[in-house]
This record gives sequence, structure tokens and C-alpha cells, in this order.
Amino acid sequence: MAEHDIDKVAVAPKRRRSKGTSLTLRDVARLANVAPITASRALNTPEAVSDEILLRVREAVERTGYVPNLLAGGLASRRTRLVAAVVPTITGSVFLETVQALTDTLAASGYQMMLGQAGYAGSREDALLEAIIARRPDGVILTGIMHSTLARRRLVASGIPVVETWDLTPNPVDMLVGFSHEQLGAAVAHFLQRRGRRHVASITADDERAVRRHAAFGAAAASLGIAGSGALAQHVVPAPSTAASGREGLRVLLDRAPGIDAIFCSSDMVALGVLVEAQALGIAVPSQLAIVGMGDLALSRDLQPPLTTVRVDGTLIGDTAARYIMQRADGRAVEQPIRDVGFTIVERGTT
Amino acid sequence: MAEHDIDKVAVAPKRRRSKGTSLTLRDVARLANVAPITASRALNTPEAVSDEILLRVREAVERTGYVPNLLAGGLASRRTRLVAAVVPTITGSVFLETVQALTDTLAASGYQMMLGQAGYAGSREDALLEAIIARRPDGVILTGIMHSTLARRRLVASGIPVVETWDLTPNPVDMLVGFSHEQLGAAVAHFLQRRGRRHVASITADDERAVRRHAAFGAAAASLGIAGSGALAQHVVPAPSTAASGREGLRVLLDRAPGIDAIFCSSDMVALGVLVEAQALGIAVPSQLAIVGMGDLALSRDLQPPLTTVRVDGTLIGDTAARYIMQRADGRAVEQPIRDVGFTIVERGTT
DNA sequence: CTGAAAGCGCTAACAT
DNA sequence: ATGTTAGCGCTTTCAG
Repeated sequence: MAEHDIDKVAVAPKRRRSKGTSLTLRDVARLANVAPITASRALNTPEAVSDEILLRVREAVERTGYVPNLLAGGLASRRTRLVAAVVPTITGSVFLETVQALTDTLAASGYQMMLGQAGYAGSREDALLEAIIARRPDGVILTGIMHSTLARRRLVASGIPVVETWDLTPNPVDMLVGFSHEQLGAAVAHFLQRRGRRHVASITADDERAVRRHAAFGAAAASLGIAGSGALAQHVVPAPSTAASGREGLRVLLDRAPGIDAIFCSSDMVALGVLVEAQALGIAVPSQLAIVGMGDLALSRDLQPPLTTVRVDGTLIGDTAARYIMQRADGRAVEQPIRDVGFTIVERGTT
Repeated sequence: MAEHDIDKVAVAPKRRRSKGTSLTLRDVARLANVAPITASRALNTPEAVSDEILLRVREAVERTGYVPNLLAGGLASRRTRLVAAVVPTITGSVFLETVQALTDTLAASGYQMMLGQAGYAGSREDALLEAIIARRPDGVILTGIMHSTLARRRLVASGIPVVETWDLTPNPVDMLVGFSHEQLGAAVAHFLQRRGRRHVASITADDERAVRRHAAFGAAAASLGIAGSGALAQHVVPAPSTAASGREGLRVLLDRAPGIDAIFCSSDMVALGVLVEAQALGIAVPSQLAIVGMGDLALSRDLQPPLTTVRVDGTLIGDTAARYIMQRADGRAVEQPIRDVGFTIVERGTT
């Protein structure tokens, strides 16, 4: 502070890039009469600073309307408080509940969520992942797919904590919060068998997990002797699944296997379509035809009859995944990095 | 490069913080035998660099698996290539299409999207907005609400480009891509009047826009003389709206005004509930009761009868909003910063 | 508990 | 077309 004027002039041409000259921590510090680092501590670790300074800094923040620059903070501290979530698509997705829980849980701890859509085809996965890594997030949460081996390798190489969700895969990249699609499919077959159904069929979207679910369903049905004669009647529709697929699917199946008395659908949307079509066709549900969905959409309980479906706790998945990432970011160990959240068959009016 | 060994030793204790010692542009530059800034140019403005150097840099990137650090880049260039989107909630939202379009359009130009949920109550708006500004995004897209005047003021003060969507408000913060909820409500009243309905009613969620829509609907209905005797029969349900609200709403309205022959619902979800309840009650749709939804969900066309609804092009809104932000970020002017995308009444089987 | 110095990894500005 | 230099705004490290 005690510079000679001469020097000042000589050293003048500093701060060349000062354009937006935005409000910085230095300004706040100056106002509070402390060093920038002290102001930083007052904001980030208030317990490490005297009460008086804390007060002065807070007042300076208040007065100036200072908002910290997390880019700069993240660059310096290597903690961005950013978490990336990847879903196949956002519209009509069964992952919405998970995304909502993620955002909420993260926001409650000062983290922010970046959302990326990989598409069901997986064509954009590599580019998306590069864009994500470039932001150095504190974690990446994968819901749905991540086929690309290049992408998986890069993810591992980046050292960023990863949580895969909505599945239980044998070789997770890192952490895992999900359930077994195979168990689920088999459970539905047993459920229908116990309910007295003797000729089951299925409609599934062609995304990988749904296909695995329905393969397990078919296998279990066959071994229980409720798959009809020959192979199980199955109709495959393109992902993402829609009610239209369900309506069409029912007609196709009825045409191919008129004797069916139950249909397992890869999503509640498809099940809704089947229900609508059955009613249009004058087929009584559940007496002539049982319907089981998957996902337990909010609307499913309000249909007539209410839809029997398989519920997966998407909120729990999102919440848990967020916590795992934040624990890792805090340097804490995650107790149960591979976690099976299971599923529940919710029996309602369509069975 | 021509330092004396003595100097080297003297200046030695550099790079103190080298922990993760991540791969940086410097490493790539060294490998390609160019200055860091040249490597930077090769990656960001390839046309400003000779073919040979471009090749060398690209090879170095390839060999090392280098992924740029956009935190550092954003800090230096003041362009983060990040856009924040704010929605009330993500689940069961009519904005999904918009969010999808946003993500896609942004990703196609190397931008990333941050998603924030403000909640319908608006309680978290201030905190959310602060978290957003702290990341210095190149733009903020608001869908749904942003009541808080403090938040609005901060947004303006931050100088970040803003696009408000799904509405046409008189005093936009900055840019605007939406439609008039008042016009929409009135249009539905006229539509029902032309279809011969003489005693209309409405079920609306209590979010601000829906309420305005239905106020305009009621006013137009009254002036057309199709609101029944006295005030329009209207039932208000809490946002976000659900099929359950629709089922309940129909019973309430029927109880209060048994003579109604048409219901305008604030969302397709509510309309679905009304349709289901009508069928459960043995009320013929559309002969005894007409139903109009709002939002044109994918499933609406696949109901039986297919749902008449009001369609808003959410994809166009998202796409346009994204383009507006990117144009601003490029320093280009936006031609039509206030844009009315209108709406369409899609007549199907329920009227 | 407080502060000075040195960078985090990149790019704008100014040369050449 | 390429390079040099000086930051962007913050936090880590090391010293009092």
C-alpha cells in the first residue's frame, strides 16, 4: 500500500483483460478489510474464522451482491460441485423420478446437475462423454445405457467417480445402484402363474434391459409351462415405448396367439395402450386378459381398472447415487458401492 | 529453453500443487512441438493454423487421450458453453419436450445443459438462481415460473442472457419465447361454443399460468353465455396436476353442477383422469360430456376416444430458446427476441 | 486465526 | 501463422 507514485506510473499497465471487471472476492475482501483468502474462508469454512471477521465479510457480500465464481473455485480446488447425469432420452422416460431425486439431493448440498441425453442408439455417447469429462464433474451418474467401450475406458481413465443405475451388471465401472432385470422378469412370470394364468405373452421395447427382462420372463414362463405351445408370444417395439405400441402390440399378439390370457409389458405406457385397446376391442380386463406394466407411473393407479405393475424406487436410486458421489467427493468411503434396491410387484386391478 | 542450470536450481521449487498432475494442454503442445497457445488454436480455431501443425496437434491429442479442461477455458475466455434451464419440476412436466430440445440443440453446438428444479412453490428460487449464476453460464432459460423479484433483479444484474419460455409476459427480463395463456383459454371457450356446448366447466391446477388460462376461459365462456347460470363451475387442484385430480375433479363438478356438458382441463393428465372417471361412471364421451386437455402428451392420441387437446410446440420453444442464447453468446443480435409461437387446438374424439 | 505467494489450465492481448 | 506474456478468480501451501 506504500508505493511511490513513480512506481505506480511505471507499473501502471496492469489488468489488461479487465473488460467485464466483474465483482470478485478481492472486492469483498477489500470492503471487509481482510485478505482475499480470509474472505474465502469466511464463505467456505466459516468455523475457521473469527466471529467478527465472519460478520464483516457477510456484510460485504450482502452489500455488494457478490456471487462467487465456481469456475475459478473449481479450477483451483479441483472440486467442481457438478455432477453429470446421463439418460437415454428425457421424454417419456422411466428415469424421471431418479433425475428429480438427483437434482434435489444434489442441490440440497450445493451441487448442481448437468443433464445429458445419450439417445437409445448410443451414437452420441462418445461425444457426450467427452463433453462431460471436459467439465471435470465430481461424479457421473449413468442411467440406462453406456455401451461404448471407448467411453467406458475414458471414464475409468478420467478417475471421476461413476454410479451406474437401474441395473445390476456383472462388471460395473465403479459404483452401482440398481436391481436385477432377470429376477424381475422371472418374478412376473411366477406371479402370473400363481394368479392362474396359463398362456402368457409379452410386449417389449427393444432397449437392452427390457429385452433382458423379457427374456428372463419368457424362460421362466416356459419352465412353468405357461408360455403356450412353442415359443412365448412376444412382440418387440422400438424404444422409447409408447401407448401406441401397446395398442398395436395387443392386436398383433391376438392375431398370432388368440389364446393368450396375460401380457407383460416393458413399460406402463405400453400397458396403458394394451388396456385401451382391450377396452376398445371389448376384451374384459382382467377376467379375459391380465395386464402387467413396469415402472408404476403416477397415472397407473388411476386407470380403470388400476394397473398392476412392477415398481422400482427411482427416487431411492437417485438419492442414493447422489449421496455416493458426494461421499466420494468428500474423500469418504462408500459403504456399499454395489447396491440392489430390488423391486415390488404392485398388484392392482388388471390381474 | 536456454536457462542456465544454476538458475534452474535456484528457481526449482515451482509447481507446488502438482497432485493429480493431470494431462494439460502444455503436455500436448510439448508433444507436438508447438507453444500451448498454438495447440489451443489448433483445437478451437483450426482454420487459424497451418495444416502441418494441425496434424501434429491432433495426433498428440489422440496419443495422449487429452480432454480439454473447460473450467480453465471458461475462466480465461469468459465463455462457459454452459446453459442453465430452470423448470418447476421435472416429473410429469409439460416441459419435457422443451428440455429435450434444449439439450439436443445445445449439445449439437458443443454446449452443455444444467438443469435446476425450482419447485412450484418457488421457495428454492433464490438459492437455485445463486447456484446458477455462480457457474457463469452463457445463458439461462426459464420455463414455468420465476416469481421472486430478488431473483429477477439478480439475473438482470448478472448480465447473463435470459430466455423466458411458455408464456408471453408484459415485462420480460430479456428474451421471450412463448404464447398467450389468455388467448388460449378464450380460444377453447369459443371452440366449445362452436361445437354446441352450452354449459362448460373447468378443472385447473393452481399454478399461475394455468390459473390465468382458466380465468380467460371462464370470462370468454361467460360472455358467450355458455358458463351456466352464475359463475363458471371450476375446480382447482394442486400443481403438479395428476390423473387422480381429474377423477376427483369430475365427481366434484358433477356434484356441484350436474348439467355440465364440457370440461376444459389444465393438462392432459387431468383430462385423462376425467375420461377414466367418466367411463367408470357410465357417462358417454363425447356425447354427454366433452373433454379438452392441454399439452398434447404422446399418449393422448392413443386413448379411446382420443383426447382433444391444445398443442404447444415445446420442441420449437426449446430449440428457439437455445438458438437465442447461442446467438447472444456469439455476440450476434437476436432478430426477434420476443416470439409468439402460438398454439393449436387439436380436435380428436373427446369433443 | 490470518496472510503472502503461487498456481489451477487455459486464452486474450500484444508482439513478431 | 506462431509465440510471449499476463492474467481469468479462486484456493492450496506454507508462514506467521
